[in-house]
Amino acid sequence: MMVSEYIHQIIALLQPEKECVENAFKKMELSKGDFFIKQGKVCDQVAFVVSGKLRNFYIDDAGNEVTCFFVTADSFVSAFTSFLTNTPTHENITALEDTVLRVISKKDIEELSILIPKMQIFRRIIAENLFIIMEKRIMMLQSQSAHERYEKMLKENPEILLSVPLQYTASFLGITPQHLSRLRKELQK
Amino acid sequence: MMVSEYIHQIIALLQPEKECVENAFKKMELSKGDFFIKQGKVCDQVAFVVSGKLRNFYIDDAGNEVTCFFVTADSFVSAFTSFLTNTPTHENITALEDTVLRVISKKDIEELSILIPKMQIFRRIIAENLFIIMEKRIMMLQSQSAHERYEKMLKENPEILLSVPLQYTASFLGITPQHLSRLRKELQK
DNA sequence: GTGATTTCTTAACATTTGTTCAGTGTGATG
DNA sequence: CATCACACTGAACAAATGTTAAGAAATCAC
Repeated sequence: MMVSEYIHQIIALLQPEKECVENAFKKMELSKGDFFIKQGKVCDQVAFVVSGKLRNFYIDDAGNEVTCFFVTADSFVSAFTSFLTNTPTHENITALEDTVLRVISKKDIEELSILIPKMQIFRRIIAENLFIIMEKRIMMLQSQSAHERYEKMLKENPEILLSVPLQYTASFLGITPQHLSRLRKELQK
Repeated sequence: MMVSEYIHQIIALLQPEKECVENAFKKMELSKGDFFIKQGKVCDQVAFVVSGKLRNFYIDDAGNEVTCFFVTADSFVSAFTSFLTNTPTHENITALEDTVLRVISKKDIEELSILIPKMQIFRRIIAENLFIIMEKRIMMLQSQSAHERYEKMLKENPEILLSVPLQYTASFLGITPQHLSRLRKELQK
């Protein structure tokens, strides 16, 4: 989907506004394995995923990769906390497959928001939607067992489960790959 | 703090705008144990906590209360997901002590946002800040042990730990009261 | 103040999850 | 083809956490 189309679905845009938006987002192509952002940098851009798939992960105190999110087409991706606070990020965002992005810098978002004031509403809605996703995830991690979390993911995001290495899914669920392997076997019965 | 003051700290308000904001938020007083919202209802208001303390919890599949958040003075409280999606909430929000709120309805927020367009920016920033808090919490739940989570809370929110019943803290950390009691004893050594 | 109720602690035991390590399969590369 | 690296599985054991039940401590209602 085009980024202006996506925004238009949320806040109606006039044709010249659509063009203005399309010009503000620059095309970026990532090959499988390429990084959108690496830990230690300040993330000053946000991207709309046109096609492909990415993974957001960080390295915990024990040195393990912990997957925070998978990001698929028609959604926004960024190290948002770094982006919003201008502090170096702990997150890495990498392409799980060849991926096409439309990228906009913080500066350009601000300029676009002056040109098109209702972009403020759009930005608010995006932030609110991210919040809703986060809250769901917290409830899952806080009150469900690993087994329940896996079954829920199997039901709600089978396409991710099937397309990414098991170890990524494991850390996303907050468990070790060995334990996920065990849960899978139990579930086969 | 007055709610207009709080907002003013984030987006500068003119004196008449401050008054406009103060009028839009209605005073509400809760006694200890009173509910701001109960599960099953659609939450159509947001409150600024002037003084007091609240707890946000839901009942999980096993029938246990699970504490999602503690909310203290000078922050906003609501069943945000319900508020944003107009769906019945699973959350309960209750006063842990006598509490003074300034409450605004969804309708009034929209009207206020038309009168004072920069309220859109404020609303976005609030949503973004909630997102940042959520993300931190996810990382904690996903990659740290109960012991580490407790120590972190002890360091960062001792005032909450000391003022709420242990069982609330336990479910907030994602563990049983018995296990928290055990962790505490270990830490005393 | 007294009894009743709730909250907290403790301990034994059960379950879940992590750790270590060995093995198996698979795909890439020379 | 041989080999290497990597992802996944499996099993034995260890550590973390849950469950149950009982008693101690704190709080509440009268």
